[in-house]
Amino acid sequence: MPRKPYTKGRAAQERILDTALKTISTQGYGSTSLADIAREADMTPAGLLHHFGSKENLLVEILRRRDFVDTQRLAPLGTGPVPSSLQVAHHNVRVPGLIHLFVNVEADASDPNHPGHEYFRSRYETVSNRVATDISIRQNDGRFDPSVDAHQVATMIIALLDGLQSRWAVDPSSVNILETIMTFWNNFVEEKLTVESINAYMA
Amino acid sequence: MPRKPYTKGRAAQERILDTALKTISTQGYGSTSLADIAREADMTPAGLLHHFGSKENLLVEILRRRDFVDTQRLAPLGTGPVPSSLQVAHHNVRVPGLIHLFVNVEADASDPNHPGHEYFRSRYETVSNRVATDISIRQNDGRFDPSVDAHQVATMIIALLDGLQSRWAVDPSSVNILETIMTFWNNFVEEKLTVESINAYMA
DNA sequence: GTCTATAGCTTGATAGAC
DNA sequence: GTCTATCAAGCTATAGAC
Repeated sequence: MPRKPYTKGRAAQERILDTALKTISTQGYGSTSLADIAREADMTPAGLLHHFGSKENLLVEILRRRDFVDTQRLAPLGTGPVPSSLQVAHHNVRVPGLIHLFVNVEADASDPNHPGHEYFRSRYETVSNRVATDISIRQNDGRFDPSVDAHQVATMIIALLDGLQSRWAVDPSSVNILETIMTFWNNFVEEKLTVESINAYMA
Repeated sequence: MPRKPYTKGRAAQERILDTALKTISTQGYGSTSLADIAREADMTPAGLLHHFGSKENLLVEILRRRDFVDTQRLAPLGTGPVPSSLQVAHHNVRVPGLIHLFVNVEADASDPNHPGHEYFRSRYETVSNRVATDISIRQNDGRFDPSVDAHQVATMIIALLDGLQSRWAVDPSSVNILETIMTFWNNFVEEKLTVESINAYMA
């Protein structure tokens, strides 16, 4: 069962997604047109649209793929000293343009007609469940304050990360994303994390 | 010292800002063009631009004015059972379209060239200081856990509110903004809040 | 000071050829 | 699968009327 054309198509699309993120990182989100991305990818605007249908959809696909790759990278839930939420935070600030892209597309996706609307809706649910599960396992092992509701805390961590990223996008110097979430997390555990311990673990 | 023309100009601008927010609430943020707002305000697009210079700036002005009015409404810092942050949260969810507008403009304002960039930068600082002061006063009065850093907690509350609003904009049914922040707040105080007590206080 | 009319320019999107 | 050509829509700047 040969699927050469499919594979070729996928490879082309991934190449385009990488190029697009890189272009946005360089030029900034608001200043990057479809034509700019196309030029960087050695194509015409119409060529891009053949693959992704619309610019909005292209941007959503960048985030979707990112999510997929990142999820693969995560340590198994409930293991290790660093929770999944902090692993993600640690990683996001190291990919230029990613947070800007995320914040902007998320805002646009509040429109029910936006191609990313459903994606973000289910993403919140998925991520929330992942963090809550991470916490639950630790609670059962006696490594996390058992008196709190895991889903409540998960909702807070997600919102915290999201809100910190919005602020960071406007003024990176005004807030330390990793440290703030870490401080929050440390309220519930005995094995206190430090920025150094996280960096060492993630290296 | 007569300033009739000035007053007249201000009144016209405030009328336009109200109309704009109402139009965005009805049509949705992404689907509202400058021409739409102008039509609702019985003007031409160029008429609007005479007052506000650009569409982006018009939207920022809506938020700026909202901030001003809301700040007037707040109880003095450190007084009453309900902190300023929860008063704001309580109010925001009751103004249709406001959160959608805020989330979208905030995302756009991450571009340093956006007319709202400086506004959001200083807004984070101002609001953060306000919340931190609110907490500090309560700490001195023995009504708030003295072992935590007021600025750290303030940063968390701001980010929490911001992140919850982003999620709420996409899927209002997936999260309860007021309740989540309240639960967070209750971790630090003896006089526990309930949704009912907040509603009663805000009535 | 307030607003209109007009025109220009950018952008995302489409149709159809190769 | 990619291109050329073209379209429609949106924001903005200018000039000038009231």
